[in-house]
Amino acid sequence: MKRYERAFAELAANASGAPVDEIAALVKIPEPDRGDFSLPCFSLAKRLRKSPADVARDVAAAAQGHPFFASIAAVGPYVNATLDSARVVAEIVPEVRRLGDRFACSEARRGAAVVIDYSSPNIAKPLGFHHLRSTMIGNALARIHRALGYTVVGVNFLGDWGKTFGLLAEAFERWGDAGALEKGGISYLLELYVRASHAAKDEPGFDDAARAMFLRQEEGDPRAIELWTSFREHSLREFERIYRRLGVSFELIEGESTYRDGMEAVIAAIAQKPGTREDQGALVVDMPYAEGEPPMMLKKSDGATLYATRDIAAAIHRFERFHFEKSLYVVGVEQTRHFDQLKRALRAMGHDFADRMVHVSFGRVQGMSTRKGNVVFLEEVLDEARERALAKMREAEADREIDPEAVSEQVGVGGVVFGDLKNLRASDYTFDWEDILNPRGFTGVCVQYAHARCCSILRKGGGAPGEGAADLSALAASEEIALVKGIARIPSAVLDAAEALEPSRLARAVYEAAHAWNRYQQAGNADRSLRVLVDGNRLRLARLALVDATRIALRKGLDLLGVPTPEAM
RNA sequence: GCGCCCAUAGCUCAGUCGGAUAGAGCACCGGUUUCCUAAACCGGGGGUCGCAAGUUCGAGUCUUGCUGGGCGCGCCA
Repeated sequence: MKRYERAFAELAANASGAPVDEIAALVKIPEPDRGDFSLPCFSLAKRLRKSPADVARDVAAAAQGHPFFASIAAVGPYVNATLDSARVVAEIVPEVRRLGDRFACSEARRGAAVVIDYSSPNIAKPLGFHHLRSTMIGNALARIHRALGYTVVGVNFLGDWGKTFGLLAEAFERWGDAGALEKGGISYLLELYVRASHAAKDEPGFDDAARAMFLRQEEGDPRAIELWTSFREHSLREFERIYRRLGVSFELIEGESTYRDGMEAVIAAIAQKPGTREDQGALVVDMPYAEGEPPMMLKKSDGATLYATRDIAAAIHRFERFHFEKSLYVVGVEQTRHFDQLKRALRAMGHDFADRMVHVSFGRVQGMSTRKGNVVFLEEVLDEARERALAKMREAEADREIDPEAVSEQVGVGGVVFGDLKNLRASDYTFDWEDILNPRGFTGVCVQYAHARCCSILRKGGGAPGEGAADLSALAASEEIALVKGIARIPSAVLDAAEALEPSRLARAVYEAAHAWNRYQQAGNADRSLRVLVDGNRLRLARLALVDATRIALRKGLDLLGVPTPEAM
């Protein structure tokens, strides 16, 4: 669809004498009944000192005759263009089928590296539902960037260093039980942590002991490190189980602990910069850029390092290793200031790559804080999603040959993931089971179902026709043309999503395509002549080719979002 | 108190660089299937875009103020 849009912009540019890029920026996608592309002529009119309607009329007149377009017409101050649908169908359907799994992919960014920091949970606590956003937005951005040819380095930057683990280790030394840890895993650690954080408040001396324990860890004391290592390994094992369910993977799993030895160098480097000073025994960097802003702390008064210190070291190390074009941090909006300070501190140290770092922030999920503010575990949500999907499947008459357990897992997980990614990442959203698993609305299930139906029809129809076997000029129904255009918009949405770091752009385009498919598929119920599997070879083969293209496009779109694609439901 | 973000249909949300009659989904009402899986489709009602000014040929979109909400404000991550 991008090349048609570009062609329209070039046409209009030639017709008006304005630069192509300027025109391209003005082109809009109008309401469907106005056409496929639209050019508002207001700013051109100002430049040409004519009325917008006159400009539109002149541009339309000079832009006639291009083979892509069935009509280009001035409507008031707008130039509206409608694609030649036969041509679009004849080009898009074979192209999608030829590309197959490479649909919507390109090599345009080959050689450029992008580092994406996502998920990044703290160890010793189960993954909470609140980890879903970072994990799935990051996963989708990683997949989208890979599709565009980037070398993607997905980093799971574990919160595995800091006073918290001193607290936990101290608690384990006092009350811990190795057998219980082996059996209970991460939930035992959580119990221990809860007890420890109470003790830190109520038991005199405990907090200081925890602090001292973390210092022992920083100094490499064998017992302290042994405890920490065991906490970390138990945590990773359980995280991995959930990542597998979500189809999430990383190129790199490291953590703040990676930088525990590099701290002195970072601190030495930054301590020479203006604005660094000691304050009440702690090392801080003044942030003189904003009024009343607290300084960034590099070192506590007891000598231990902080999150910010380790993040500086990690950022430098990432640039040294990967020479990234972009370095993305998929982290909640509440850390906006932290990343702002991080970048400014790096810049002050002379690291210009700070300008390539982007905090991909996201809003909060409301409506999931049951049980008095306790965190909801991600695994429980995924389990409930599966159960709900299973219950829904059992309601329907199921004489199909599917494995309900496997499919309900895919539908449940897909529903939760799609339900997250369809929202603008910056905005808070309200979690609601009805919005997640409703087969009608703007949901993952709806798109998955559309994909499964494509697969089903292809199975019944004896598979997709070979290349060249289908005469696509047979596809002329309005539902068919709308479907082809819906598919064709997906690659543009992938580019858009990468540029804006906004997976919801893709989620919307994929849903639109699925909806166009449902409409087409449904039209066959009312009018049998619109069915795919009709008598008459020419029409049937052409439609099977269209179904195949639809299947490929939906599958790729869902795949880039990290949503599973069952072939039968 | 200071800083940042947000406010659009009964509910949940889109609306990308300021452009045409502000769009989806849910819910509600009414229809559609002797079905290639109805986990679907179509139609309808429903909006002073929080309030008030301003900039502009044109404002949901930009500016200012106000109201209401969220988040953040040194030894947590």
